[in-house]
Amino acid sequence: MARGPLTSPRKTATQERSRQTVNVLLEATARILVKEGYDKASTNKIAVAAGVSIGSLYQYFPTKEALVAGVVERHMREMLDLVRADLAEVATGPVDEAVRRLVAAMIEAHRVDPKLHRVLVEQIPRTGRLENIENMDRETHKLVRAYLEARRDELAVSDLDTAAFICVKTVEALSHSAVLGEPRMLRKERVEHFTDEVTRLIVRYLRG
Amino acid sequence: MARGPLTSPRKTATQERSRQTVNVLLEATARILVKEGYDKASTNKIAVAAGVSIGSLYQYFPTKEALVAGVVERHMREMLDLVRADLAEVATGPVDEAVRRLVAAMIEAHRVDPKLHRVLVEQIPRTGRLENIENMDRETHKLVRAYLEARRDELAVSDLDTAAFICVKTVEALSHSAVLGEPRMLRKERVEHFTDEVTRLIVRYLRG
DNA sequence: ACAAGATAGGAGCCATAGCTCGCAATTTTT
DNA sequence: AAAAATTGCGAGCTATGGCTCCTATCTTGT
Repeated sequence: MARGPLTSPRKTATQERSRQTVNVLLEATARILVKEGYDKASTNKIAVAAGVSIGSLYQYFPTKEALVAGVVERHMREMLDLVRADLAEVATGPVDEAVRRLVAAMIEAHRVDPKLHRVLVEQIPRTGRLENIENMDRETHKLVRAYLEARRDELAVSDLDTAAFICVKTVEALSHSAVLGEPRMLRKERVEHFTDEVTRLIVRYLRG
Repeated sequence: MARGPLTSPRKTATQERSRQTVNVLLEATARILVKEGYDKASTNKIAVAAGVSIGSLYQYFPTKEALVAGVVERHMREMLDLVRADLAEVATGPVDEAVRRLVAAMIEAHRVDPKLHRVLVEQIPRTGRLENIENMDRETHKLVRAYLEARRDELAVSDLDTAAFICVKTVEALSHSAVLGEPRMLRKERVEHFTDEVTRLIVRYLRG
């Protein structure tokens, strides 16, 4: 086990009790991040909000960065799972249906916890472990590229990588800024219209 | 003039000497931001880098936030000017030409100072005065919407606001992530190809 | 030349944030 | 039940960062 110098906390929680603590800490971190923003979210505040002492906090998370990274990873995985699930269901279907589904899934994914999402993408410094916040995009890229490859002959696309890049980034950006910047665009009656438009944008690009 | 309590710096520089100081400070801030990132860019470091004392710094910028806001505003204006200029030149031309120009301009705008741009969008907390980092997008939106309105009868678009929203966000996002994430996509021989693709995406969406 | 305002300078205050460390409580093992 | 390991606690250390305030220098107007 011999952890390097004494200054290397973050045991891997083995007992149930400690797993709970880790969980509570992550949830409190998310809450505080939303409520206070990244700068003002001090580890002390987080510990208090979680009902856990700072000592305990630092037993599982060696730095504030690690703590936030935990929240980021959990949130991104949650979003990615949504997209992946929906995409799998239509992987063998026709293009327009698949695209529509991707768009809808992406919007839903951004609605999981918009306030948290906002803080994570807008306020978190992307340094050290936080650099790979964009992992979600990379994963999605792979999935979409694979789909496009399978349906290549139906598509009027010169270069699969460019096409996948354009599809993913476009849908992601539009979902993102619609959810965070134009929520009225997504009010019940209008979601469908918006989804239609984005779908049209992508489908016409992919087809001839 | 009577500034409130004595604790209200940020005089408006009147003499030439001080305007120079302000300028030097903004430039140093940009450099330090790029080199150190937002967190580690302390006002003291900035003052040293600028060859100006902290006292002087705080005479023109009441807070670190104000200092960074200065850099943000300058950078965004620079980018916006590029787009605006190009867009004005093709405002009366045909749609596909105009779109192509918008795309090219947006890519160029993102190439003004990519490293600084990255720090500004990725690391700056959007609180207080920094909230309106997205002003550039709003401005661009207006310009594009006006153009679309003028050419309405050539377009197969149901709702101008949605269309403008989609165009701007899409082109912005694609330029942004191409410059920052896929620079090889923009190597001399390939820029044109990429521009073509994005243009196609938008034009097909706007036309019938 | 002199006064008055504007500008530059920088030592140091104050607050806070991240984090440590020794000890107590709890759970597991023998 | 006693020993061993794991987990929890929180006062407080250390560093640093934003910012103040008072002094010195320079510019401008008379």
